[in-house]
Amino acid sequence: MNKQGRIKPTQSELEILQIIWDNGPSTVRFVNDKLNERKKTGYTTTLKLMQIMLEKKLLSRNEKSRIHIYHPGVQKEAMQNELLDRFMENTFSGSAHKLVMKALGNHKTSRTELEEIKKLIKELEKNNDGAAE
Amino acid sequence: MNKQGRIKPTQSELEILQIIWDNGPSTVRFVNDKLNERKKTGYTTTLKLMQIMLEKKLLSRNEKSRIHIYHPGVQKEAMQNELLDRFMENTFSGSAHKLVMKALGNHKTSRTELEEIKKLIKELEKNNDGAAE
DNA sequence: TTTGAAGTACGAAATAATTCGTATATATTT
DNA sequence: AAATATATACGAATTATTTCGTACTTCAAA
Repeated sequence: MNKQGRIKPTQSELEILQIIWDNGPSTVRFVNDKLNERKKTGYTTTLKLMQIMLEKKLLSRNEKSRIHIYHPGVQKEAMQNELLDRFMENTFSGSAHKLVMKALGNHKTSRTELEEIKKLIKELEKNNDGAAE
Repeated sequence: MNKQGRIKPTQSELEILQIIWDNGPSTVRFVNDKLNERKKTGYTTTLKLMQIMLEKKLLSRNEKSRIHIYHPGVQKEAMQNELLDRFMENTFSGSAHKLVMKALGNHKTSRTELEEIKKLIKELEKNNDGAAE
């Protein structure tokens, strides 16, 4: 029933997840160093956060060695989808359309990326023939 | 310098803003009733929240009558843009493209809406001729 | 084999956000 | 005019989140 979600990471927790998603299984030291590239954070602060995330199953860890290795406890894709849903609901009253219009309007998106989006739209139009108006 | 932003509404504050943006200037009573359509919330809780938002200039109010009328203190569009930026940064490492792909992929978007998006993309491609790849 | 550097555990302080009780004022109803 | 209903103000309790100090352990170097 828990699909894997329902646990919403806090802002700080999300930052840690990003680091582990993008760099693979990591030590507290590594995560803390990464964090410190952007903002001063004490080692034990990061440690504590990661321990809490462990309880929440946002992370898992390998304790074979004295130095623990933390793994993501949730899939990046799945979590992004959940967060996107929530954000879309909260901020754009659930309208993907409004969100997309703003996202594209306000930000430089490359040629290639626009092509990809067009391709996706074609797909949607195909698979979605007599759908909602 | 403050463009009008920099004040990030909390989750609860955003819910209140949505109600006032969408329904126009409102009383605490009205806002509280609206909130209660979705979740039980005490009257004084809503009141307090709105008073805090007043301090933060997220709302303004007309006190001519005993019953105060609260107005938005920030523009919906501007705030949505700010929140979108922040969200995109936090959750999609700043990539509008990834966000859009997911938003379109996961949600039913109507024909008409897709048309609008296509139109926007055409515009972007026009105005953006030799830009970033 | 001592010293110190690098880890983990964990309680608890500091902050932020939310919720609510109580006092008080003003209308409205009876 | 009393009683009742509806407002605002605001302190303070509660809950959530973040930060950090301290104790203890293990490994490595001197």
